[in-house]
Amino acid sequence: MGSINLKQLAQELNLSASTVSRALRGSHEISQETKDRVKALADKHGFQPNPHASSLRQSKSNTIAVVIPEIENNFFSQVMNGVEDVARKKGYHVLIYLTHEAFAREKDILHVIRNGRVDGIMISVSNTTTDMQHLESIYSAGLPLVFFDRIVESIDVPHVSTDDIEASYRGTEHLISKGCKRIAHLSMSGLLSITGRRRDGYLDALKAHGLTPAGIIECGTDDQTNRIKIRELLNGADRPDAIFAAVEKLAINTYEVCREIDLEIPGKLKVISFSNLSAAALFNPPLSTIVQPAYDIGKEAAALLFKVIEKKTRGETPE
Amino acid sequence: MGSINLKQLAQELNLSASTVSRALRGSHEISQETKDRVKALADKHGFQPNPHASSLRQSKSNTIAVVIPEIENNFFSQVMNGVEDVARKKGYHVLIYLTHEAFAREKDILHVIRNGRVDGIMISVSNTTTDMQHLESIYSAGLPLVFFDRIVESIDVPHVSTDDIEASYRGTEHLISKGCKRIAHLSMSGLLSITGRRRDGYLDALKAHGLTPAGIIECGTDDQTNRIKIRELLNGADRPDAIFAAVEKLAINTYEVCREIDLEIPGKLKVISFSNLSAAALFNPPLSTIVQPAYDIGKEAAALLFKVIEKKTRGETPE
DNA sequence: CTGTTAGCGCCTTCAT
DNA sequence: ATGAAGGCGCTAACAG
Repeated sequence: MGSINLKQLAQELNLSASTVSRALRGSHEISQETKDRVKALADKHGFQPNPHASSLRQSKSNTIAVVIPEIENNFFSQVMNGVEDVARKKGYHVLIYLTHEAFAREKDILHVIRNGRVDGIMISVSNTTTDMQHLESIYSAGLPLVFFDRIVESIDVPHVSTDDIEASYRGTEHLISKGCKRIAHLSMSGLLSITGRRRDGYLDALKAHGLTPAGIIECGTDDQTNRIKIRELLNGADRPDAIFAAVEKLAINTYEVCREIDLEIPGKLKVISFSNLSAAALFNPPLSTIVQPAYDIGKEAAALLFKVIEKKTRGETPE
Repeated sequence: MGSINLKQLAQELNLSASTVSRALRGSHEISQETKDRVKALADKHGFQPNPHASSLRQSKSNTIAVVIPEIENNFFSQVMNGVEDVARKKGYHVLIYLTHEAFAREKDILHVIRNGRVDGIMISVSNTTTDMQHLESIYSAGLPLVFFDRIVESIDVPHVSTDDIEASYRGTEHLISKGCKRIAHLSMSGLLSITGRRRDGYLDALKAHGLTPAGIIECGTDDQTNRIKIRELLNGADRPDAIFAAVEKLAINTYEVCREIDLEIPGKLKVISFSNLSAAALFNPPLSTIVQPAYDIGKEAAALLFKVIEKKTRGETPE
């Protein structure tokens, strides 16, 4: 009972399969009466056309892929939320892939979704990605691609990102305005442009106020290691009086270390961070955050992707 | 260049399509030499069989769906993480669908993924779901289904959940052991068994210690409304001295209200909650949490689903 | 407005 | 160990 198909439906109605197919998709060249009859019976059977057959025939999957480093992170989960909303409205399905910041995994994923499984890809690149071949290959295959947040500047595809330099500049200036003089920066490892941009904003702000960096620490995915590095920084001579963290988890690592070594925030150390943690205000003390409009970024990136998909579907000889 | 297919590959090799197909999937009846030749050329072209064609042919999508209320919630994002790990190892793809706790949306989603798009479904039911017809219909269509966390007891499918009664009991007892006498409970709205079970654990603990409920407040999805209800509770006569929140967001709402009405936690009010927020320890004051092993729940539920899928693929006449 | 025919790309008999 | 043929379910092109 689960699976009736178009042909059977057509037989039951004494119609041809094509008429039924057209009727279900609301074609203009089918009489209203027939449409109604068809839809009634289809509903009764809970009929849905087999998606693989129809994708095969149309070379269209009605599916997009979202490739992100991790999902256990408010920024990315809010993005997903935005993407899903837009996709749903478009009648699209969303495949989710997590790279865990691993280049090899990212490559695998992109390889596996190349062949028609999806109509387009949204990606926020892993921070261990150095070689962009896998992305260029998607691009040159003509598969719609959109970057968000962690973009690759060398590849000319649409992208959505916030002005990280500006945001970092302001975040750093906020610390300066509170009287901080020795401001350190905790940055993501890797060569992503976003990492550089956040650092640049920080450096620009320092320079503009005649200050010099009190340390720039490259952190990675492992909390343990990060905490060790942060502890060294905070236990060293000339302890910073402020920290500007490029990503949420580094701010959390900082809080943890401060609790451990009993360093008072914000008395002895002020902390600001990029973060989309809604509960940041409930921290002890409240964490100052640079919040990105993640939900909107997701929506916008998805909308952008659909624009590319639709353009491609309409025109363009891809040869 | 993006899309070469099996037939072209075969031509280029002077082999038949079937041989190539078999070679690529490592069939035993193909000579090693041929396999090597085929794989070499396939790699060179970055060839991947068209998934729609092969899904159509095999009636197998190599895809599962995860249907959850929301993703912006550490519990569910950790679950997703576990699911994705298991799926990836199995070579499966993961479709994500968000219900936003809306019954109509849940129904739509399940309807849309019924017809072969996925080989199985994992779901944590929305709290506005009352009628289970849409789930029963999936079940009786023979589409593998697994519940996790928010299960439906009336439908006999595998599920993964923690012992909510026990956990609630202990959480409540924790408050009692701190000397609390007037403990209120913030619960999710709806008729989900999990809601009842968390309440029951709370009630059991009170009874065991000769206490009576200081209020059971049904909360919903809207933060604003929740805060109003909580404020009323905390401003009323006979203010509770503790709150046991059934879900994370209600604990956060409670903290927000306390900050607003300047009620000191934990001095005047103790709070404990189900929560997977890793930063809960950094709250002011630290939030006592009942943490569920969300990542493992995801892994386990996925493993369970694959078990059902594999069993179905092997045997069973589904008529 | 409706029907007939053909084929999307793959995999699976059934031959050889 | 390999090839030929057919069909999964659908939709698009071409009648009529």
